[in-house]
Amino acid sequence: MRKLKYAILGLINRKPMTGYDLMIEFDKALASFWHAKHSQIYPELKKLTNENLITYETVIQGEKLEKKVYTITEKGKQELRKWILRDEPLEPTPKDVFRLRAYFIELMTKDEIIQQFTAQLEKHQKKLAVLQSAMKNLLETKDISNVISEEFGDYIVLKGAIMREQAYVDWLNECLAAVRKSDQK
Amino acid sequence: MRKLKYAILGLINRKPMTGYDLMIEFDKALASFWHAKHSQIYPELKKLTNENLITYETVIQGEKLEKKVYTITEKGKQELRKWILRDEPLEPTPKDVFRLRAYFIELMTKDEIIQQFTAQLEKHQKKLAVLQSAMKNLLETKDISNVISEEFGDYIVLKGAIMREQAYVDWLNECLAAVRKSDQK
DNA sequence: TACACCATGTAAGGTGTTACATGATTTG
DNA sequence: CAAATCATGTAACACCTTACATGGTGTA
Repeated sequence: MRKLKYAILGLINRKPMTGYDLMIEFDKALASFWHAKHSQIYPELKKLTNENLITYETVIQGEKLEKKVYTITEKGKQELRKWILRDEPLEPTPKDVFRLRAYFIELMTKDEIIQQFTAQLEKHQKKLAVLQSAMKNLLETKDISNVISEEFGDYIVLKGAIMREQAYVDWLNECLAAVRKSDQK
Repeated sequence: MRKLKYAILGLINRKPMTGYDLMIEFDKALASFWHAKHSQIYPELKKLTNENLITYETVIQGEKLEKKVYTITEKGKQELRKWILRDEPLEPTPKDVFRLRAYFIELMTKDEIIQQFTAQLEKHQKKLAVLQSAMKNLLETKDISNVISEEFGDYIVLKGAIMREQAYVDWLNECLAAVRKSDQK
């Protein structure tokens, strides 16, 4: 519950940042397992401030543009640490619209099936390529020898994302092979 | 948008059923890629009825227990077929709380990391075993030689679920190996 | 006869998306 | 000087979960 709360606390714990910075982190570093729009982030920051888990300092950018740089409090650190050690039951499997379509395969002709799966395969291959190049970049620029480090956290989630995408691509390829092999028109 | 609508239409298209039957299907056959509670199903059935995509017939079970058996209409079939052929952009990657925790690995000690990942591994191994036994059962009882069939749909989504779980298990094992190998206390 | 399961619904509240709204700064 | 980006917020709505609420059927 209130998972966005911990995603934000964890990021601000790494280093102080603004709501806008958080938005960018969600789109970049966390994109392979989390996302949040600014319309959700700003109200949550207000909430966390009221709960004394974070505080902010107003900084002037340029002439008059105000931005709020948030920092985690001691109380926030304690809650974050408590959360990270919780052992919760497995979440329900995530929803997947393509798998839902695939399940109702009987509604398509063979040609339509091949077309649908091929289109999906291309999208996932592109995504996989992006992740692989991000990994190449990470390995070239960061030191992941220390397990208890932000860099190692970055590394394992990226590794996990690549393995997940690879499994998706493998699955689509297997489906396509099975469909193509069949004799039906 | 309104994905539950199509999940329900697809299931009722396979064969007429009640809201309760749908609930069971979501928990069993669709569990590896979709889920919905009865509190969401019943209002959606009402909505679909108002839109003339499904109709129902009241059937008496036993002495007086009434149940509503829903059937898809021609209009419903047309909408379902239109949906299945749509080519939509890839959905954002699903959220994953464990990956979020893993990302913030710097908040744990080495022992805590091993404990967290081992607990998660056990859960996913159990899930994988359940899926594998479901596959064994499916292959023994159903004919999947026809690609354009409900049975083949059942087969491919189960195959996909197994591959996804296997990838998760592999990832957790790799993380554990990397952590154990490290010299830090 | 108690318990598990069958069967259907509503209400309140939390989570998340899209759209509305505004304005400053930086870069080409 | 235009466009992209930085920066922050609210409103309406859709989606989903938890809890409330009720009653019948089958079986051990």
